[in-house]
This record gives sequence, C-alpha cells and structure tokens, in this order.
Amino acid sequence: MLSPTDGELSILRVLWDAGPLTVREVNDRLNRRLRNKQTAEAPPDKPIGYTTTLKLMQVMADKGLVHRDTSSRSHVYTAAAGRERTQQGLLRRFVQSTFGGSRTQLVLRALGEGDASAAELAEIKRLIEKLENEDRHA
Amino acid sequence: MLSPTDGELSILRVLWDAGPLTVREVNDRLNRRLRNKQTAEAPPDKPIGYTTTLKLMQVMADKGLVHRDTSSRSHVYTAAAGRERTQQGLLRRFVQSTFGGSRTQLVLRALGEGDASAAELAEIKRLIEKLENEDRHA
DNA sequence: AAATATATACGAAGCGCTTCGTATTTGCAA
DNA sequence: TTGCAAATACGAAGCGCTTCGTATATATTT
Repeated sequence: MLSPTDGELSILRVLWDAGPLTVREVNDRLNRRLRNKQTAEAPPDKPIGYTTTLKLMQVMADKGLVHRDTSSRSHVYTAAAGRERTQQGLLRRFVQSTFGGSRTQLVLRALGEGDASAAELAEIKRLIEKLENEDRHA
Repeated sequence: MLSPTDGELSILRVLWDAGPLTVREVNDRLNRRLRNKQTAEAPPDKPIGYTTTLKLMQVMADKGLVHRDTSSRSHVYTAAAGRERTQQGLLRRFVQSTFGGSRTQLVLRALGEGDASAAELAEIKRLIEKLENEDRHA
C-alpha cells in the first residue's frame, strides 16, 4: 500500500473528480481554476508545465497509483485506488506521526477549531450514535 | 508559522514530554524505547546517530522551532511552540491537502475506521454538544 | 510531401530532509 | 600538563519529490 505524495494527490483528485483522463486533460484541469465543491484547491501561482504533469503521471503508473491505457496515442489514465481508501491510508500515517496514533485526539483537535456548522456537527453526532449502537450490540 | 517535518516532530515530542533537554538527552530518549502513553512511537530499527540529532536540532533552532540556552557547554533546548498549537498547524495543512479543507470529512473518515472506544466516543459527543450550545448562544 | 503540432520518453538539475564524517573546542582526569 | 571524553560546528552526500529541457515518434494540416 503506497501513499501518494502531495503532487500525486493533486493529480488523483482530478482523476477522481473527472474520470479517466489524458495527461493533457489533467494538466489543463490542474492549471484551470475550477474549484469543484469537494476539492477546494487553490490554483497554482505558476502554471504547471505539461511535461511536469506527464512525468509525474508516469511515475505514478510505475508506482501503481494509476493505471494507463496505452491503446491510443494519448494514453488514458485512471486512479488505481479510490478516494476513500487513499484518504484512509493518509489519515493513518498522519494520525501516527502527529497524534501518536490516537484518532480521538485528532478528532478532538479538529472539532476544537470551531468552524464546523451546526449541520456538520449533527452529522458527526449521528455517526457517533450509530457507532455506539454497534458497540452495544457487538 | 513554520511546520515541523517528521524528524523534527519526533524531537518536539520528546521535548514536550520531558521538558528542556540537551541534545544528548534527546538522542538517548529517541533511541531508548520508552513509549510514553501519549507518545506511542515505535523505536527506530537503527539507532539515530548523535550528530544527526544535533544537526537536526541546530536546524530547528535556526528555523525557530526550538529555543536554546547556550550558557553552559551542553546547550539546553526547549520547544518554541506548544503541542496543541503545533498539532493545529499540521492538522490545517493535512485537512487542506487530503480533504480539500473539510474538517468534517476528516472527522467522519477518522471515526469511520471503528477503533474508537465507547469512552472516546462519549468524550467526542460531549465536545460536540458543548459546541452546539455555544453555537446556539452565539 | 513537407511543415507543423502534439504525444511520450528520458535524463538531469534543484530543493528540502536526513544522515553522517570530520574538525574543533571544551572540560575532566591521570 | 598531557591525554581522553564529550560537546558543538560544519560540509557534504544520499534520497525522494518536483520540475524542466530535449529528443523522438506520431498525427494533422497545408
């Protein structure tokens, strides 16, 4: 299980959002400032060169982070792992390095910042109650 | 506001746990396998060289991550920023890069893993209810 | 067909993080 | 005081990530 780097992650985001894409399409989307709801990413100060994206995606193919279809001249790439699975992996690492492995500490810190809306808090609460129920019946 | 790297973070953890320390003391603690409750860190496979720790801490002093008292021959280091503040900074970065800035997504993902104890869930729930009350009165 | 545009492949430089070797200084002991 | 132990300072190598220049192949247009 290999975790993507920051640069790789930005490419994966594009692939997750916009399905199978060519290098050109990915590069365009990285440079164009289209902030999809979930994906809130700041547009780069300096445009990313085409060959930069190409090289990165080639590396990702080597690492197995993406699959590529080379049947046509413009190769078509797809993310190898889903968004959830990837986020879980990154989260695991992060919790380990920054919170000594305690997910609860992380959550408390994340909620403590105080920018969660009432609806979000309600959603989290709902999840907790669901988990508590599962616990009780386990 | 500068965020520590992984290596720097492991040193900060030691300083947070054990107050002002010399390089020697930090290096010893990094190599000795003393897993403090909060700090659950795996002991390194290969011992960390003394000068490695020294250099890293010198860099940290340059960056302002630690303060050092050079009045005695063995310099004494203290963490410049507190644990909470540092974790907040790292969390902010991580949420941005991995969850597109949505703390709620992060929390949902963190809780979804399903290894939180009943007591932990209760603690989180308590915090949420406290936040909801603050919201209501804001 | 020739010229132009667009694709991939590849090597290498730049940068930050980490690690270590080595020189130098300082304190302590024989 | 002479020698040994332990500390700091410093330079540089190694590695991974990112970026880019350039070579080469393949379409497309004129």
